[in-house]
Amino acid sequence: MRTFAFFAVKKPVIIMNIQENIIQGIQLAFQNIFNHDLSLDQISLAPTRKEFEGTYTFVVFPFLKVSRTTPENTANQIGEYLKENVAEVADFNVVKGFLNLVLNENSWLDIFAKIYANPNFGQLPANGQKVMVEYSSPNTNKPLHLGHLRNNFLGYSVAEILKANGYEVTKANLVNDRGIHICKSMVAYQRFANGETPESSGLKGDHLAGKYYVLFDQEYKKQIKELMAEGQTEEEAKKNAPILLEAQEMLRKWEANDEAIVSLWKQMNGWVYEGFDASYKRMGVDFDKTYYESNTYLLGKDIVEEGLKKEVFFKKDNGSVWVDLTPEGLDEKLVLRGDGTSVYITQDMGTADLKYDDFKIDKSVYVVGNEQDYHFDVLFKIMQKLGRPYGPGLYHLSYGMVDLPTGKMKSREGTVVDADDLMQEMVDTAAAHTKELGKIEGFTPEQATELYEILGLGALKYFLLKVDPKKRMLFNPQESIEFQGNTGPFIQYSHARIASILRKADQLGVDYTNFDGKGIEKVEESESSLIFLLNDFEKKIKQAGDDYSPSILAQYLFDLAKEYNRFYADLPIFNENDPAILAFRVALSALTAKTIKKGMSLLGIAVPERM
RNA sequence: GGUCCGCUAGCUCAGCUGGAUAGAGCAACUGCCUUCUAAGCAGUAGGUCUUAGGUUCGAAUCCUAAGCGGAUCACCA
Repeated sequence: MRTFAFFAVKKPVIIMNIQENIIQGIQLAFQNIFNHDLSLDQISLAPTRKEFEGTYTFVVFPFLKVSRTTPENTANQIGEYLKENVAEVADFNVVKGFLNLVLNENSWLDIFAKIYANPNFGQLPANGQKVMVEYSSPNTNKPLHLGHLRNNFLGYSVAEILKANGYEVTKANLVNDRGIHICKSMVAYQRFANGETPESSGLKGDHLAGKYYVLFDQEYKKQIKELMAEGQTEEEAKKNAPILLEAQEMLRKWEANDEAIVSLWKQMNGWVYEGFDASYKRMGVDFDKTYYESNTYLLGKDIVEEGLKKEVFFKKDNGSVWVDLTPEGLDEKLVLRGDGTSVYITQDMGTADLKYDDFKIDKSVYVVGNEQDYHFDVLFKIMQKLGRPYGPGLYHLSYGMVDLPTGKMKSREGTVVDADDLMQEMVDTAAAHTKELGKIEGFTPEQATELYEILGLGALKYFLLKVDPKKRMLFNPQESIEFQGNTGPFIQYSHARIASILRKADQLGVDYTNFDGKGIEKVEESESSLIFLLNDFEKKIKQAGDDYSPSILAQYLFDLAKEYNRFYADLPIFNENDPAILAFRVALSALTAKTIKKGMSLLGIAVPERM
């Protein structure tokens, strides 16, 4: 249902779609030549492979039953028809069952001129739908690490991509600020810190909390060893370690609103938030709404009641409440403990309702690692069974782990790549690299610093976003992230190159802003290839939105930058004598720069004017 | 063991709603800075698309099975 509405709104804006014109032409060709009605969605065009002449290729094999003749005949007849009746088709050639269509020069110029004149290129019109993207969702007992970077960059980018697709987007952060893990940091702080503060230690607040989380684990392990030496089994020792009991006691006190504990909790969380804010700022991500689990952890119990009434849930003898998802191919799953307390999914059910009550969202995206696939599978099935209006719009954007060559990252054991460290390292590398290339002449120190920041973070974000989110990825800290090839800086460089051209064009007084496609006789191959790609931009935005996949855009932007660099090496601009062609090439450059800038902004990556 | 995910060049990845001779980047090698930024461009070399069956005019892509790797299957979050 939603898809249809979406199309209806979207159609008028597609400025001119030659692809659709050709497809309609093919439909007519089948009616006229073979006396057969095909629906439009049965017909599809593919880009022609580089080694053949043409732009679009129509594969006729599937239609031989209709045409009742050889592939060559079928293709030739359709080709003739299109050449006669479709304005954009200048010529065609047939290779076996492949009909390659050559577009005429004017259609290239028309496409270009229309995109060029569109101030909203890259922004699809509002579709009237609201979506929430929940991402980041940190624990407040330790600093952010590499895995969080992937999460944050993904979440931010998907939110921006959905905006470009016409959604009204709310970015949400669900902060896990309570629970036993927080108490662990707090216990260790009480024991070992001697009142240390971020100010006194010079540590960022989140790193300070993380330090005590690690200390807790060290002490815990030590106590387990001691208990085992006294004859306890490992299992017993893990349960009986005094420091763990202390943390559990602290959690009970916290839940009972013990003044001293709550005040320590507030103090430490405050430090952590200051630290997170700094990290988020550097990452360039933000949120419209923050939920705290300390406020939401009791939610969901009324939903359990509702579910029991609706017989979606059932009660076992000990009073615990379950949902039976075996008909859906899952298991029975606990939704409320026998003692009436919540589990993870209880509170997630409550939060789902809360989000809907707050924002009346049509869709809700959860950016959470794939180790929680099962949890979200269960959660969504429950909400759908309960008949929630937003049920069909729930989506788990499940991404793979970022692995290190040494294995899985564990905060407790300190085997993590810290987010702040990594960002700093990337910026330092960018600085060293830029200086080595001698590219900072004429930069003030402030401008240089800004550039390093743009390049370092651009490299990092692109590195994490260019890979399909659902795939796990390997990060080797020894091999530094590249600045050449399929990288953020490569695309940023292409933009800076064009910016330089535009500065020069302005200096020379070239009028390219009003270019309308007139006065050009011939469109070169590297120009039409570029126009072809530019014409694809909105299609890629749509696809990236439908698939929740920034990697589609990343790949596209790399292709676009590469195509531009080919054009740049191929054809002169300011040495071109014909002023119309000169203006055309500057305009083409300007549109490419605009597209790169817009596309990169959807990845959360800034783009420099000079580098 | 059940369920889910992945496996494409030495490495990192595209391609997966079936279409032509499977593409990029890195690393290696060869050219190109007295024309607009060489973080670039052009080229060489590198592949039994994990394996075995199947579906069909056609399979990296769809189906089945196996292998390898990972995740998950808590009255943890």
